[in-house]
Amino acid sequence: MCSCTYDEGVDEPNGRRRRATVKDVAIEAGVSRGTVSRVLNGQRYVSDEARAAIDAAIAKVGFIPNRAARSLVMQSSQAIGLIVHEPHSLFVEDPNIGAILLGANAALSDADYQLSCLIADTSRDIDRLARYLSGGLIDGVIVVSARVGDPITRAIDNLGLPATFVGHPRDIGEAAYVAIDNRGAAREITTRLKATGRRRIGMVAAALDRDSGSDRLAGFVDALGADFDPQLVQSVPLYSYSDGQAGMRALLERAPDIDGLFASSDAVAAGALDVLQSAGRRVPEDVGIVGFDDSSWALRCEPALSTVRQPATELGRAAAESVLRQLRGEDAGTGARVLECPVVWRGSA
Amino acid sequence: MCSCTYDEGVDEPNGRRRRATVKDVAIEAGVSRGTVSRVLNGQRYVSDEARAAIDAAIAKVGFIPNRAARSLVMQSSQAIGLIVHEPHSLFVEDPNIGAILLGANAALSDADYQLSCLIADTSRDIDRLARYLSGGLIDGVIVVSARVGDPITRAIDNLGLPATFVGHPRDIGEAAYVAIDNRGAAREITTRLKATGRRRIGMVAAALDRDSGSDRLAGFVDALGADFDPQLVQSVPLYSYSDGQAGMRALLERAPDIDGLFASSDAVAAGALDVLQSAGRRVPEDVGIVGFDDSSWALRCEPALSTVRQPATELGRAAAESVLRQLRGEDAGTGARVLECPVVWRGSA
DNA sequence: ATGAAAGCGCTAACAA
DNA sequence: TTGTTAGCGCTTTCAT
Repeated sequence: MCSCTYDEGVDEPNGRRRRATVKDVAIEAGVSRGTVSRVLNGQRYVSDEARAAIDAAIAKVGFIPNRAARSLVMQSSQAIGLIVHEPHSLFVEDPNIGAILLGANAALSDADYQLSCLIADTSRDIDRLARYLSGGLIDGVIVVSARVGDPITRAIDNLGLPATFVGHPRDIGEAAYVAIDNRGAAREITTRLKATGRRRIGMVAAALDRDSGSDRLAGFVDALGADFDPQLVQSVPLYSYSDGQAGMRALLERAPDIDGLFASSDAVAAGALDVLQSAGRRVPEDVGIVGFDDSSWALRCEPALSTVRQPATELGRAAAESVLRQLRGEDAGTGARVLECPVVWRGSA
Repeated sequence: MCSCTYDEGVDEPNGRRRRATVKDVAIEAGVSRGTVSRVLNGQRYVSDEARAAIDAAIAKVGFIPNRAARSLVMQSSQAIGLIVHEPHSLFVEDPNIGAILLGANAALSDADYQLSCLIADTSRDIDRLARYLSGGLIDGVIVVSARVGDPITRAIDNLGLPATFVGHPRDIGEAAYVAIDNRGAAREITTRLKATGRRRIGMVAAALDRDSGSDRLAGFVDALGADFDPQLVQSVPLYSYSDGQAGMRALLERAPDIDGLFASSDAVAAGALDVLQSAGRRVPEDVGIVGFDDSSWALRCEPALSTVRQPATELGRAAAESVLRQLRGEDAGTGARVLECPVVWRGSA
């Protein structure tokens, strides 16, 4: 039966209604609070009669356990936080975050944990978040898109809260994380782009303040080896469509002879593609272009983008499992897990 | 000072470290727990010396209040839930949800409330969610994208939890909500499309199980009046790109002479547009097409979509303010607020 | 202005 | 198997 069908409350001497407590249930069932608690927690050593009487009483008075009280005494809340630290705009655009959330939720749901997604937007948020996390209402956290030097990281570390990061900022120390091999994947797709015969391959490199961004650049450099020309790299702040446009414009100005492009994300690639086509370049004939994410942007481009598929749902699931393991004490919170991400080749290069 | 810089804990006789409590602070400062509590809550009637000693003690032992304990005694948690009830895929694609989240977070942040985003994906989630909500860890909720007959709605109603809906499912009774005038906006943009001289205007109508979906259809019917032809409406389940494609294909088959289209969302419009162009129709010359949302899809289309701008951030903000008002008892929880949404006209019609 | 003490609703250790 | 009791960490009368 769904808990939402209960009637609520208990009559007070003064005529008002009040939320039922274990005590009300105990009185109604004619047993002690201890016995009620045992039934609630499914423990042994409860007679069938007592159990039946208590179940009936619970339904009758519409008892719903108070989790704050339970958290207080148990020192745990059966809730896991997922912290998203993103500047305004990006949260709306980033196609991966939603999938990570869903993956994490699925895994936690199986373990009967509640996922609570917490967003850190301003510095004020960060401070409040730190207080919130330390309050005992959250047993552990998954941290998405942290930067190096992120105050959230410090706060979590200070609190000693079980945590798993999605991605791998350099300064999380021994903390557990799940990630994709950004560098390897970038290297692979750049190599593949090179193999289509391009001679002047550039990159619009977004989010270099994040491990994902800098690793993708590193992989790009790896792949090009001696052919690498720093003039052909344009850095932009965000993984966004408009930053892709801006980056491509700058690159085109500096190196009109460019014939290949690796963009840090599909959104960036889409922006670059539009600029390229407006400038009269044919894709893939004149310029080959590849992205990263395999998000809905990739399929909407004309031609569709060759890109790298990120297993975002799996990332969320793995992160949740990692936190759960830490909670069960099966894991010191220092594991790393790196997921595969295949290249998917389409028409843009 | 940021609370995350505190050292943590207090030494135990047995050599272990333990989280500091008010009692530790009281002992360290040489006062009683009551006085500490007064300082914590910024109450009057505390001497300057006591206050100074307590502040020092708090810093020294690294005290962080336990919110579970505070919630228990205060019967409130300073946290608001935002419930997203979406099937898998859509959460990832819907451009509005992220903006609503950000808007709500901003408003709650100003009031020093923590936003906790809770996602309901499976029926199991819903049940767990109902238990979670009833636990006293959440003071109120914002409900996004509920459907008619949604079990979440029932659960909230049973719990008597302060709630505000984003959107207006028919069966939320007197509950507070904030919404846009879907019907009016749909009527307006359809009228405008009609004014471009189209004779055979169709609609790909998504999500008719939601108030937003059915209202947009109603507005479309309003605008067409006697010209309305049910043959020109194709219903699809979701506000998605692929459903837009499917809907357009069906429509094209049934009515090859179609020369105008209203799509329930920009994503749907984008799908329809691609199908139309693949079928050799020119837009806007042969077929004029308009969408809804003014999301990033709209600008990426070629030509860019004429559409209706949804004030998603404002919606989130207004919903948060409504819940906050209920919490302060300034509002019985029955208010409605309808936000304007302007038509933005671009090249697709 | 401050301290003492009584709970908030729950669980768990100890008796019986 | 069950009842009793002592807290979990905090706020809040009620005295002083």
